[in-house]
Amino acid sequence: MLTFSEENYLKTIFHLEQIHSNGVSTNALSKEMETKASSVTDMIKKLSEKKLINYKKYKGFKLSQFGMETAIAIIRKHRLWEVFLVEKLNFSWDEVHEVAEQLEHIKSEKLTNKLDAFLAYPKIDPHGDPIPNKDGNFPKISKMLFSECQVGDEGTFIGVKDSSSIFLQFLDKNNIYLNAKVKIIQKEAFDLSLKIEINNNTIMVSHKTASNLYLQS
Amino acid sequence: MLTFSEENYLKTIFHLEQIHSNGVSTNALSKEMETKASSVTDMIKKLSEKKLINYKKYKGFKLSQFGMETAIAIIRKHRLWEVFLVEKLNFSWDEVHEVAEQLEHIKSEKLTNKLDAFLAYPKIDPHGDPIPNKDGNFPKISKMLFSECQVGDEGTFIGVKDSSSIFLQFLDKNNIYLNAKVKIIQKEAFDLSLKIEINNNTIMVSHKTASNLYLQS
DNA sequence: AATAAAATTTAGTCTAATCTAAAAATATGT
DNA sequence: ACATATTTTTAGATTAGACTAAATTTTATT
Ligand SMILES: [Mn+2]
Ligand SMILES: [Mn+2]
Ligand SMILES: [Mn+2]
Ligand SMILES: [Mn+2]
Repeated sequence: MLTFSEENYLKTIFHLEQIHSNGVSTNALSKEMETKASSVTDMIKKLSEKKLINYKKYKGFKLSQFGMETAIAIIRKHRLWEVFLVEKLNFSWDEVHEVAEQLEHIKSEKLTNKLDAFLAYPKIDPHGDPIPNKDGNFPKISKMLFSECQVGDEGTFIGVKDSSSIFLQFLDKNNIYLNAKVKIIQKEAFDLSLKIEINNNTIMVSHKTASNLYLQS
Repeated sequence: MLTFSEENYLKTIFHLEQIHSNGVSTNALSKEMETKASSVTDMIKKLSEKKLINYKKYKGFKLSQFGMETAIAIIRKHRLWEVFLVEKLNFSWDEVHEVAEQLEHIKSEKLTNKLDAFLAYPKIDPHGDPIPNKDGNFPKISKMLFSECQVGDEGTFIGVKDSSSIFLQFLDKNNIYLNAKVKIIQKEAFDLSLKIEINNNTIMVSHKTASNLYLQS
């Protein structure tokens, strides 16, 4: 049985592997977990002991098949609970992440699968992230950050990179909603800000904002 | 912020105070928590430090007002989650306690209150126990163990004392359901077993069983 | 009231998860 | 290539929650 801490490390390693596909470093993980590198080394040894990761001293680490499955199971729970909170309990999308951080650690496969059924097997969470099914499979959604788009690109706003409350509330305030139709109108060379057309409104978004919004074309 | 362990102690102290209304002893708590007395002493000191209980060395302890409110809030969550699992996710009444033991520790008042609303403010949990409202109030249900009844007593089976899976499954198997109409037909002096009429069936129940079933007359 | 028994507390150990400071290994720049 | 910087690991400390064994306090019995 894994501890909450072990589960949180696994989840974070999983996310880091999406970016650093050739293995994760101690420092990268310590930064993401907001702990000291020495604490990471300790935990890494435990996870390695438990066959959840493959680790060679000084050489970084990667999730094992078992570690991968475990991480995905936690992410599945996190996202299903987020859907529950929004769809059934009327939470707003900026309030759910924190609570889901707790709920993701509840240990009952039966609960997870019954919750999945109760929610009618949702495919994406309130922030546009895909929800793994019972077997751990989920589609890789092809998407692109607004900041990486070219002028003239168009498509649908399908997800956020940053799920923090402050960012999501900022989007609400500016009427930037999931599934809105978007077109990149103009890009300022000076500050990389974008002029976009979203739901027939033309607005400016900063580079920082644009690099946290995903477009699907 | 309380740890899971502190919360579990508080809850257990609360339950013990229902029986030992003049204060709880270290040994009684250690027995109930399935820990050693010395571990209880350690925890008691922490809870006392945090003003959750009133404690005098060697003299036992009692929940403070604050400790009482905290304990009731945890019990509220436990029972609400049990209702959710049975009513919404189709768990059976013998499967929910274990999962609720985990869910009761989720920290979000908003979640608790929204869950309460979603469930339409239930008054009792799947085992017949009352659910405290947002302010911590709940009715003291007048009830009596079958084993304490006299021949001729009648009423409704409204709750169980033991919520263990094994006991609840045993009740299911013998068609003993919550809210059944019950009449005590006969009591054997030899082994204190009872002959009862329940839903127009006449069955025998052992003293052990009878001392885990509550009747409301 | 003295002694024996039971209950409770204290002292010291262990594990998990964190930290700081120091040492060791690896990577980088000229 | 070698000195320096960076990264990673090790060593030692701390806190929470458990344990065992021993000491202390309270309760019960003669
Ligand atoms: Mn989230
Ligand atoms: Mn988490
Ligand atoms: Mn229960
Ligand atoms: Mn619990």
